[in-house]
Amino acid sequence: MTQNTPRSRRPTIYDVATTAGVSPSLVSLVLQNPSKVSEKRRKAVQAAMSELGYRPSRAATTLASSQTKSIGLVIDDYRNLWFVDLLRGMESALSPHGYQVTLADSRPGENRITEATDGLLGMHVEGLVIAAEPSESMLAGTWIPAVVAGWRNDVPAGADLITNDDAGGGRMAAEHLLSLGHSRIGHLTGSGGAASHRREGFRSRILEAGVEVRIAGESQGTSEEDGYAAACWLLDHHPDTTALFAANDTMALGAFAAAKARGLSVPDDLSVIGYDNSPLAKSRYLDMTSVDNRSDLVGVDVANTLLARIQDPALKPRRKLIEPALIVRGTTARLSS
Amino acid sequence: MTQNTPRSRRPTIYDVATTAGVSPSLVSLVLQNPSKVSEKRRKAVQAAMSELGYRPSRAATTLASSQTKSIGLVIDDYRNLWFVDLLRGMESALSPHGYQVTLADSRPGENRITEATDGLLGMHVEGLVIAAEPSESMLAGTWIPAVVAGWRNDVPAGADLITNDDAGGGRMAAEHLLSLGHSRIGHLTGSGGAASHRREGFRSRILEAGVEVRIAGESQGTSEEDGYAAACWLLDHHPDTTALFAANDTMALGAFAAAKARGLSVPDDLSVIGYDNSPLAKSRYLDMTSVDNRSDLVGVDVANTLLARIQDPALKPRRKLIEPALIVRGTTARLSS
DNA sequence: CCGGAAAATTGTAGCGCTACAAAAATCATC
DNA sequence: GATGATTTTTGTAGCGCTACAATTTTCCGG
Repeated sequence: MTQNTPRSRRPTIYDVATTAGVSPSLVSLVLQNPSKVSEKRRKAVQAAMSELGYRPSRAATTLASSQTKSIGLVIDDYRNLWFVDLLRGMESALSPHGYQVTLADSRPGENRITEATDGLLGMHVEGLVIAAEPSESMLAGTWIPAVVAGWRNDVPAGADLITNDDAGGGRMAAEHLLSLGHSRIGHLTGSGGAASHRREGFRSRILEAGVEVRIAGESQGTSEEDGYAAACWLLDHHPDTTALFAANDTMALGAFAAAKARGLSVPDDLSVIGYDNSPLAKSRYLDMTSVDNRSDLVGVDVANTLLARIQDPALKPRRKLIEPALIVRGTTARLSS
Repeated sequence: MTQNTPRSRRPTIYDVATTAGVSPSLVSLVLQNPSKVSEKRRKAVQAAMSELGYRPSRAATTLASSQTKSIGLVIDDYRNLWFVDLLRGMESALSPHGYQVTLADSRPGENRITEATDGLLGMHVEGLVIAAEPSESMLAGTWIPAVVAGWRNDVPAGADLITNDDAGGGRMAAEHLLSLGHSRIGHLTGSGGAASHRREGFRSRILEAGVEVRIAGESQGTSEEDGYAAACWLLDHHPDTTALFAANDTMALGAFAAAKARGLSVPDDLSVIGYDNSPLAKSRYLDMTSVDNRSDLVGVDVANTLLARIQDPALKPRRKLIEPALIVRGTTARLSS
């Protein structure tokens, strides 16, 4: 591959103007709104641009137009993989509008979220997507379009909230198990915000069906161990249970372990449904029925909402739920006996 | 939370200078090298900055200094989760130096990698980290410090290569199984680059031990199905096999399925070791012995290498392997019989 | 208390681009 | 062909910051 000789200086808009025989302003116009320029000049300018390998300097554009065309994404924690889908969704909606996404993570513990946000604000991002627990002070002293993604306790004033409909997903899971003929259904929950929404959705559908509500782990965490403990409790106190809904896929794994320890086979003796449609659930070996958050759709919606708010910051804050999707796989089955 | 009234105009360096009673140049100096400013003025300037809530404009800084303080990361595919660790490692090494990371993904298929790279080059990133298959033309016409992360077929001229020592990891896996007393060891491999390195490492250690080399799946993929098929072949052709090394955790899952189908229990009848130390392996239910790539360390090294190359672009291209780590869990056991 | 070196501070001139008003070219109409 | 309305093109003046030379202040030894 030929790499051109390291040019001493990148070509600027002036170089393009000179070789195309027009004024710099005209070149700038071509960049922003080609249709306003006569075809003859446009062609000449474009030819000059590709001849010189010209790339507009984002910094200069930003400075001159005071539009950064970039939005910031603040995340809690890289290990929480849902942000990957969120990011993908955001990018797909944002890039057609010429926006770039810049990532900043706020490692929990310290007051890193303000720090992360500060960095983004220094770049003069036009909007902020907060996929982390917002702090009181993070937006102090600025008035920037912001949207919060995911369930959070506090939403800064004026910010939108786009989130997964966890309650709806809980209903879906219950609905699925009921439709398979189950009526002795347990739920493994946890103390988190998302878990409690899933729980309430589940509970409401179960009550509608006039079936006994069996819930375990309400004050525990949502790890695999917690799932195991909750499943053990449920299976021991209600040995007739035929189906289990876990608040996430990891907890479902704990349920598998509990079932195995009791000689119950999944899905013949016990149906198990998870939540998140994580790689765990997708694996052929585990082949787990799960509820998919559609975080990618959240990303798209977050992006569109933010775009709207950037255009009109006075917009009334919006709250929107994204409908999850049930992915039926091999760990749930019609009640046999 | 109080949000200050939306200030009509962000404070600039002039505002700070005025309220601190100094010249703009002095403020700029404080920003870059506080030690060169007398304590009295420094204090005054810093007070003015926080009073006004001043944040330097990155665009202006960039334009004036022609240093963007940002580096670009090109990735193949968001679904390939290893980039998350890479990113985390990079950020931890880069942020102390004031660098920001901007992400661009090149969805495979189309010529998107050039496109993604172009966007980054337009931002005038100071360096590029390529965690994707480099294309011939991607760096055409520029001469930018670049480092390639991960195994690739081609490395652009002048770029460094930092990657996981997959061969070393393969040796490690073999070593582990041998040390447990196994001597009839099978390997589930695939056609990919990483897989072939892991295979060669495995093979060399096995040959050293003077044990029969049993490899399956050389021309297949590396999915769970592929793992299943390869494991079936191996277990059927060499029924005395007591240990299996899978080229990744997903394939190991396939191996579990194959073992289960044959009534073999893991690890009592069959030890299985995976690769990647993915969430799959970490799960308590699966509790899989696996080799961890230490992609976070790759990220740190990538960042440092890039930093060095930015400082001195004439540096001789470097190739470095990062040592993986063996994580022993519950799917490997000492040979019993 | 002065001269000269060192340290601290400041003014000036851009970085590469866009906004916008002004000028030039083109067009339509009488 | 002249007139006014349109469309196209172009100068000019920054955007907010930094580099660097020039200037001012401070510090010392004599």
